[in-house]
Amino acid sequence: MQNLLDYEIILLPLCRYLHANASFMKTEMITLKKVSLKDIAAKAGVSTALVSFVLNGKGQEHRIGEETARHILQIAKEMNYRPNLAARGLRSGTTGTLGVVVSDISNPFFAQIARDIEDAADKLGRTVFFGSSDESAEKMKTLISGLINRGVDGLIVVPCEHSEDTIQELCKNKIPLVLLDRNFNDINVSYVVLDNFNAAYKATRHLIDSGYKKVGIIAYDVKLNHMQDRIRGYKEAVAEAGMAANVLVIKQKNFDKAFDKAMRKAMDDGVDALFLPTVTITISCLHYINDHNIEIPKQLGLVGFDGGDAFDLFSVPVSYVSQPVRHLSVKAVEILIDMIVNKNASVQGVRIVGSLIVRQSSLP
Amino acid sequence: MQNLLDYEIILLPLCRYLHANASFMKTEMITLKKVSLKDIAAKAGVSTALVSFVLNGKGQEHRIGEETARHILQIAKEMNYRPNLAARGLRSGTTGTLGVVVSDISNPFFAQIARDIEDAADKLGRTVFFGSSDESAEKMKTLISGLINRGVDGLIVVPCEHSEDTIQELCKNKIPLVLLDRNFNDINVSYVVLDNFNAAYKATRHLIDSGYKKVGIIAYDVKLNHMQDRIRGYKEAVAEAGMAANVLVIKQKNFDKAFDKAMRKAMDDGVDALFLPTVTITISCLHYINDHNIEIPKQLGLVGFDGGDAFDLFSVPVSYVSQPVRHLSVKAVEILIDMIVNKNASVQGVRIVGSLIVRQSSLP
DNA sequence: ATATTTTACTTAAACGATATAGCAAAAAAA
DNA sequence: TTTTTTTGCTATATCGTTTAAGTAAAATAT
Repeated sequence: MQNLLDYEIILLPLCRYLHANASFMKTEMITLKKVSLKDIAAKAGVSTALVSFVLNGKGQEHRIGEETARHILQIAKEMNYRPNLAARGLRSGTTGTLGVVVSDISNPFFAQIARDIEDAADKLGRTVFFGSSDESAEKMKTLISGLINRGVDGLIVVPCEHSEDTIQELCKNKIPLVLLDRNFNDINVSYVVLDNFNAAYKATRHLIDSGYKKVGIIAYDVKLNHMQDRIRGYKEAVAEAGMAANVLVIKQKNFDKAFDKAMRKAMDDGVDALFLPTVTITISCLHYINDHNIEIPKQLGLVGFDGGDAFDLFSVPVSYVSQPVRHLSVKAVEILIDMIVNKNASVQGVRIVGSLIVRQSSLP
Repeated sequence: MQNLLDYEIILLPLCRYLHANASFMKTEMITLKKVSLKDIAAKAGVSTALVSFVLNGKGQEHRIGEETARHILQIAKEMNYRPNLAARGLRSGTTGTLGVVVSDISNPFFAQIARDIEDAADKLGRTVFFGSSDESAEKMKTLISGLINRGVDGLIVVPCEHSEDTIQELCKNKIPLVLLDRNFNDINVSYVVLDNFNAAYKATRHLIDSGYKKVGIIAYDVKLNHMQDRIRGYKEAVAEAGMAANVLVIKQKNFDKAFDKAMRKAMDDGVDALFLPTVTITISCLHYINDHNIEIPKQLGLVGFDGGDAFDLFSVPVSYVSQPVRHLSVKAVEILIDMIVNKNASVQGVRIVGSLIVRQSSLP
């Protein structure tokens, strides 16, 4: 391992606390792995089966003596027993974990989703494995494969472009799966997405209603349907108003340059309002606006996506489409767990309506 | 489960693709759990031990015939074998997973840390379990306990206030552990933190050098040493300049109200520059500034923390202390894995120097 | 008094991998 | 030829659970 870093290592003195209060402990202990069912069984003078039953609350069901049950429970508590979940998973075939693959967990939008999924899963007694695919189908497949090897009970996936095969395969193998944020029309799989068409329509329509005469959109050049739906929604609105569409697409790689070019073109073409269908694009646009002293909302009207501190704190507060992130996440978890628990739950597609937050950036 | 959500459920038609191309498959398959060592052994006509050896690259070591090894390898590939990592973990006592507990993964700072840890761990062949503690010692303990039950090989923890006991206990139980972002001076445990004292000193000193006469700080009312060190650094700088310290502390709960009060007091007291030692505090401050039409940098000088789009896009670009997040994360992973691999690696404390990004907000 | 049922537990086989100890056959050494 | 060594593999215990199947003793029924 290289050390490219600018730091200083400080070796601490041998610990004066290490065995300080070894003999007493306040609350429940956290132990590495020691105590097993066998240990409890030994101490209680019963079989491991009994212990397992009692500890899983199947005492009644298996007609275990009340006295014995109490005894076992007490010993388990005393010894601070913690089940080895790997072993349980191995035996029972279900681990209580969910796998979540997003594009990039450092992206605030997905970070929020991750958090909401974490909470929702926790409420339903599951824990979550996260992974970032970086919009690479290959990486996504590797991640999913790893998650499955780790025995997750199901997956929530934000699919990237060209990942249809992987998704198909998961379906074919009956792995509980919910797509999030984006879905594939041709694959029969559960999904939870924003009503992107509607959101984009509303956003564009709002710009038009505000009096802008030439509304454009700067979108990613991807076939993923969330982006296509946003473009469709935009087109629908401009068409309805009898305007020409101004769709500027940019590739994700070499983003900065591509964005700059698109933006310049928009300005040259006399576009007087822009719908920006992702946070990243919106943020880039705000930078461009600052750098080129474009006047918002007079010279250029703006509706962005997803929101964030930067939107609120920009010199002119930015209007945006707000996704109900929490609802999307909760719904995805609910559907997934339903599929896991209820083996033959039906495939569900959920489309949640977003809201338009209107600020000054779109009110000339 | 309640459905408080605004959505419509769309039931998809039964899948026309479900068995579409069941007979051929392009790339490697993702299978739920089917193929085991035993299956391969059976097909190859050898024992499971052989298969295990070969697949783990211990062929030479165990003098396995080249021919046989090749054969096994090929069958494994054909059957698309994927090891059950739970089983391996159970048997070998090591799972190749790391547990990471941060305050809140939806916080951009920690989201970035999560991402960097994920990448670093991946490079070193491990995967990561994340959890958010919400700055609650109780929740942190529960999370850690769960992670240990899941068999993580080690932990990276952003400890919260009052979590000393839990950390002590982990040490006592020899669980590989690295604290991140914050550490406890009295506990002999590895840590990777920013040189907070230095960073705060630099930031404050910069404000003083810029000519501000009454520099204040708005900090959280927590005993955690990252915050205390930031306050100390601030105090050192003002003291050195012969100025009085203006430390305004706020509780984390009821944050908005508390912040407002602190901010008002600062302005009333004639503070002409502020050092804001976290992102959250900085963002709140920017909101306050907008709401109260405070002139930056003339009326009030500003140095924030951690950066972000909002800092760049604010009407006056905001100066800030930049943490080398990537380096912090990578270092934490390196140290942790070193502790895991090299059982008696020594405890290391690493303090990385941050840099001051100067913008207009601190140049009157 | 014997048969049946109920109660309260135990045995032991999995789950899928790893790893130690051991065994036969072939090759080399004596 | 016999002994030793090497080569190439197998058998099996084990990790910590769960769970089906079984059993022995006590209680109830006949």
